[in-house]
Amino acid sequence: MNSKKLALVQTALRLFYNNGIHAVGINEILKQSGVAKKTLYSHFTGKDQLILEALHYRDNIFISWLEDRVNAAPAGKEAVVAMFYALDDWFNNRSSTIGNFRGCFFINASAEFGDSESDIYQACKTHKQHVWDVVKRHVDLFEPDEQQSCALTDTLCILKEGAITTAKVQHQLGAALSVIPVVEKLLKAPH
Amino acid sequence: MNSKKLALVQTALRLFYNNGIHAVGINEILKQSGVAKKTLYSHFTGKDQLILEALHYRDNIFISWLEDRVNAAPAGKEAVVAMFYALDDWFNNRSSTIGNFRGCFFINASAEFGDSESDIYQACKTHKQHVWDVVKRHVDLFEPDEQQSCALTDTLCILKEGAITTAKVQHQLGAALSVIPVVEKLLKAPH
DNA sequence: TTGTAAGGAGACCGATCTGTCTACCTGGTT
DNA sequence: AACCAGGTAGACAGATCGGTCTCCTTACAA
Repeated sequence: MNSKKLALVQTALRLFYNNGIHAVGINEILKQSGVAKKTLYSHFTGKDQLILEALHYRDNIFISWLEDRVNAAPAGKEAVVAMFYALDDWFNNRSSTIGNFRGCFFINASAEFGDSESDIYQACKTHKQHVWDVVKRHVDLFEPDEQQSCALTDTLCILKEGAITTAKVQHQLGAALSVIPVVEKLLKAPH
Repeated sequence: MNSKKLALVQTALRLFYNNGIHAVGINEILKQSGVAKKTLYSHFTGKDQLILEALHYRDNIFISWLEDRVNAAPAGKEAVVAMFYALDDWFNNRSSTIGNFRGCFFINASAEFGDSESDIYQACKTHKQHVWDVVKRHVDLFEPDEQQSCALTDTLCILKEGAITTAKVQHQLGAALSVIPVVEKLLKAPH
């Protein structure tokens, strides 16, 4: 990706994530990225496309961070638990690659662009599917039954979403750790 | 409350909830509520206060709806499960008092106003505390140990937040039902 | 050396934002 | 009848929005 375009996407992501999408104007992004307005509109059709690219960029960062963290543990059940320790690091700003915790960028974005028809909403949904896939791959390793594997993955992802939302809205930064006993109980149950 | 003021708060809530707070202008609220701009600024100091009143109004509606639904079941464990059936009705638009599901208004609002200093963020946090209190009251009925009661309430609330977020972002309207088996497992465990 | 493409800086446009202000109306009280 | 509080309608101000356009500089290739 072009260096100017990259600077725009990175700056946009940072500002959108910290302040909300509607709350950040194009001009602020231009000022902080040191890029001219003309250049922005030569790379993007408009603000909406910049938002989409920022979502895409964040999706890549988040998924590769998550996979790194999950793959550092033995595949299967331990990898699933590792995800929640990774969330704990995220919430408490112990992970530099993923930045200061301000909630999930995709949950936040779909709060602002709730219309199901919106491309932005769809991008958020797609990201959550990517995360689901990461979890599913590990659950499959110890749960051969497809239906049970899906159900367990769903439950684990709901716990994850709950921890993220609780950490954000209620500032309960221990939310990830507090669900780990439940996660372990779910993993111990007969499959 | 003054009838004009009430009309403003109700209209603001509907528009904010459906479209996002930053995305809705004062003029649109005025048009749809049939109230003059001068009247708005005689009742409120500005948009921010209108947002706060809308949050407060929604808090009342939501909490009394939740308590009605929860109190319809036998107090204690069954009441806790009833909350998740209530969520299911909410997600699938089977509850008229609480309106069409667009996610949690408070989660959405704190996505737009994430600054911890903000009054709006604080109002969201307070609402979640109110819901927590409702759950806690019922958990206390079968879990005498205070620490365990808090921990279980936390977990139940995280499952609730996860179900709401998943239903919203991924359009998985069955999220509340899918966590009920987990909830029942948690309630069966020794206390 | 000259031509060209990319980018910087920012004026400008029309729309929209929050919030103030004026002018008028209306219903009830004295 | 006179008055006034509270409301309507909407012009207006000042700022900011997304987006277009012009003018100028720079770097590099022919």
